[in-house]
Amino acid sequence: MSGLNLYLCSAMGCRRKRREGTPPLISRPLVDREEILHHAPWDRSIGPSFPAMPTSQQIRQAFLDHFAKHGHTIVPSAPMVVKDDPTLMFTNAGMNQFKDLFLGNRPVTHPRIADTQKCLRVSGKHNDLEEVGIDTYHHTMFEMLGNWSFGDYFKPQAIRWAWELLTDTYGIDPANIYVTYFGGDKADRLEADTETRDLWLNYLPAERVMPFGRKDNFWEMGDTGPCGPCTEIHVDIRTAEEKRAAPATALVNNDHPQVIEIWNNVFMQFERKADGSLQPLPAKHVDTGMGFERLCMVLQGKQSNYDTDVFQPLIQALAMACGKAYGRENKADIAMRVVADHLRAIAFAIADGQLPSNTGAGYVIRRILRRAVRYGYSFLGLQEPFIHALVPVLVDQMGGQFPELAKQHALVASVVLEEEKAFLRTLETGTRRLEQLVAENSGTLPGAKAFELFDTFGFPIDLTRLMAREQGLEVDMPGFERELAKQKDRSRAATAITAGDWTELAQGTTEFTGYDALEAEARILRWRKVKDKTGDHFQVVLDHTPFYAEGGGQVGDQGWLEQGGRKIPVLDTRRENQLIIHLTRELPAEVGTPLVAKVDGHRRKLIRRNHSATHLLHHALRKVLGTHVEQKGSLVAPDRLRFDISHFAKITPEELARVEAEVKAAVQADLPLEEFRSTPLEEARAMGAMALFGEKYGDRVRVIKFGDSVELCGGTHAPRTGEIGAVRIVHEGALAAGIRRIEAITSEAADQFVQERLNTLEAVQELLKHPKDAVAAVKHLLEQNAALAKELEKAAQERVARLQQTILANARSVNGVRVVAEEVDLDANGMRDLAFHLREANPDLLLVLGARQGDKALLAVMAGAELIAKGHGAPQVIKALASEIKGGGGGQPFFATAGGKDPEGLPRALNKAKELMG
RNA sequence: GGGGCAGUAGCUCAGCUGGCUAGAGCGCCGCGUUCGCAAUGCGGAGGUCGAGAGUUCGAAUCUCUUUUGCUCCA
Repeated sequence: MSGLNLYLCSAMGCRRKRREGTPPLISRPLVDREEILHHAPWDRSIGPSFPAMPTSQQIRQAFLDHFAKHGHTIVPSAPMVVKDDPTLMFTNAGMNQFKDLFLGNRPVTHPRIADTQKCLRVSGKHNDLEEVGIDTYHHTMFEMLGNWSFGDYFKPQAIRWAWELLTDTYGIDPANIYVTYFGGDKADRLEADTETRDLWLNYLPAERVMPFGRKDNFWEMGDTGPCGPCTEIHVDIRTAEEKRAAPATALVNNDHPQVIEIWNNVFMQFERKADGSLQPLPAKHVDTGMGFERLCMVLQGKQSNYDTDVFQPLIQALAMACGKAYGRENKADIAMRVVADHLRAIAFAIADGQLPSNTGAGYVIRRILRRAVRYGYSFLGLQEPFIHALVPVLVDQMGGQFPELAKQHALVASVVLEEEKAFLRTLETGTRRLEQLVAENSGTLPGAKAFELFDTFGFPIDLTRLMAREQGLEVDMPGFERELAKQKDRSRAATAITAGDWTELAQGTTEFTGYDALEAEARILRWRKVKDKTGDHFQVVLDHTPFYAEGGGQVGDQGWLEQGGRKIPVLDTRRENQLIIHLTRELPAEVGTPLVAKVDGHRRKLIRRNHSATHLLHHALRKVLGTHVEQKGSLVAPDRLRFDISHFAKITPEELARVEAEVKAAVQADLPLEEFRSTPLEEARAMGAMALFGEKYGDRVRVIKFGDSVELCGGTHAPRTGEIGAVRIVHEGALAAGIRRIEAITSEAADQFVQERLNTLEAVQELLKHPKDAVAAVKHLLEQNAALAKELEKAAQERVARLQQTILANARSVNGVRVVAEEVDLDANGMRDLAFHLREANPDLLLVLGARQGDKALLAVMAGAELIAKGHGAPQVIKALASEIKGGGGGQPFFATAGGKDPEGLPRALNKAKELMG
């Protein structure tokens, strides 16, 4: 629960590990002079240890080595998918995982850190998904290299180390480097950052150290919080000729594709207060971010990020797959860039545990993947799944730095394949519908129709336009946009929640006491009112709380806040960032005075049993199915548990039975809970605990051990496995490609489950008079029933056949029409059968049948073809008769039925039928 | 979380505004043609129309509830 929220490994350890995966830097042969000139637009000195034409892996490694040398701890990238921050779905900047350190919510244990962080951006001013691939520098997923100081070094070291890395190690010609600094802001009464300017003047001439305003060079985390000036490093990679023609000074910060910012260093030295004022921070921080793909472009002398070895292997593999060369045709090039970029985003997201889905972060992933399929489909002629086949190329390239990708390559590929197939199906049905629409319309296709195709059937609008145009139709785009806007308004209105401001009563952070106690005396630290469509809620933060906040699959606790004899129910407990939030309908009367927070103990007991059972289940699954089984999701509720795992086949009933038996054995062994509340992560691993991909762990973790089951876990558990009692697996099924979902119940729910079934069996046996073999008895009964039903039907048919004869004998001719009107002992189906039997051979027949059914009357009329021709259709006849039985009816020309409430009217109706033709 | 669409035979689907005794294609089974296969002819089995309630003389069809899937938006 506490501690630094990172994976940690020593700098030495990391370096040793990486060297195994990549060739040693020093032994890599230098390329010859000509190649350098060809690839590098500037003249530079070649360092002895850094190659002239470095690979992206060498570039990344050199960055990490450089900062390790200066005392930085190298940490792995945090997961790209964000789990405990409702305002953020994906990590979108290198500093995300350190936010709490800047805010002071967690103590700093490592003052110097450097890493490469995988990031994902799909929306925002400069990051529209639809832009990616069109130009040569936008990305969804990218790596951000960063170095951090938390209250340690500041501007002089940051600037010096940045300069040394870029010019000494990477060998960038200083003549091509331009930097910016904060030029001051009158409204904020902020002085220019002359300290930064002067530091840069040690390295660069004054005209290449340029001041900019707040927009470019003053960084803020949000409306409030730490902030400060920043300095950006720009590089000019234009040709020598272009450089002579115009100096880069006019092009810095001007969106020039070849005068680009590569590194931003933020110096946090102020805190922005709610009233807008700025206060100096006691501890000053450095936060930097360098776009890795851009850096590679610069160092590899390319004009586009996509021309570097970060993307080229993917693009070349793709070119091979579609038979088109990259660089020949603009549309195909765009498509290849789209696919190469998107594949990276999707693969990393899946490896971090985010499967494509139809909500939230999963939906973003699905959209990205579909965009890639769309481009391949439209512009590369790839109409079969193709993206999944590129996964090995990516793994080859990135699996060394990001082991989560290498380990799960099979899962990633199969998930991608399934998604591709699903979307290609969508495209196929959409194409059929579109063809219909095209046939029905001419000139323009209504926007509403195009929207329907998009909204309901998921058919992309650009494909609609493309295909409509091929048929000579234009899509009414303003109409489409109107419909889309309406849809957006609806959604926004439905999800509008208004959160009031926090009322802060006291400073401090929450201490969670729920592992040891279910009750705590507490004070309210802060509260706020939240309004959604279900009404008003209050969110309350306490200084101490035994309430477990939803997390790690375990649902939040319920219980009460008690004060002065009044109990206020706590409906749910959630976590937002580091805060534990109690959800209530009302506030305690005295918000300032202490109260007692009491967890619903019975509910918690049921939850902890399910949680412990989940661990046993996980262990059993790995034992029975193999160690490729990894947890992909988990829900621990009081009444059930759900566990998703990676596994590529259906779990057979036999395997499931073995798993259940394993779990039961562990329960019966009554294993004691061994809890290690604050163990160094390395030690936990040594104990055999498995860290999950896509989870963040502190450097000290909590380990939960039951016998051989060892897990990193923050949840609550039973003191002994015996408490779990009964365990039953109730469901197994597929959740996605390569992911199986298992549902199980324990203790009370399992007992109840069994009891209900026993009751049912008891009732069945009772009805069968307690046979020896209930199953055989039921089977026999069913067979008998089927035989009887068949016989009954046969008898009915025979009766109908006999009736045919007698009825025709009773026919009376009236005006060339034979009329039969009889009351019969048949049900509606029987009358219909009779009528249909007589129909073909008797075109001159008007058949009227009446029948009693309980206290209701039924009439059926069959009119032969000749009658219909004369205008005496069955519906007209039946309407005339139905009034006699106080009912109504209708049907088709040759057959109609009616029902009524008055059986006594039947004779009148039948008589009337005979008169009708007269 | 909100909206739209869909759940009909083993599979893919048709069945429009309530009424043609629930259908088509593929698949399956049997028989025929053939030395055998492919092909093909004839015949057949297989459906609580996702579930529940309602409206109606009558519901696969209309209404409501529910469930599952697809899809768009947040």
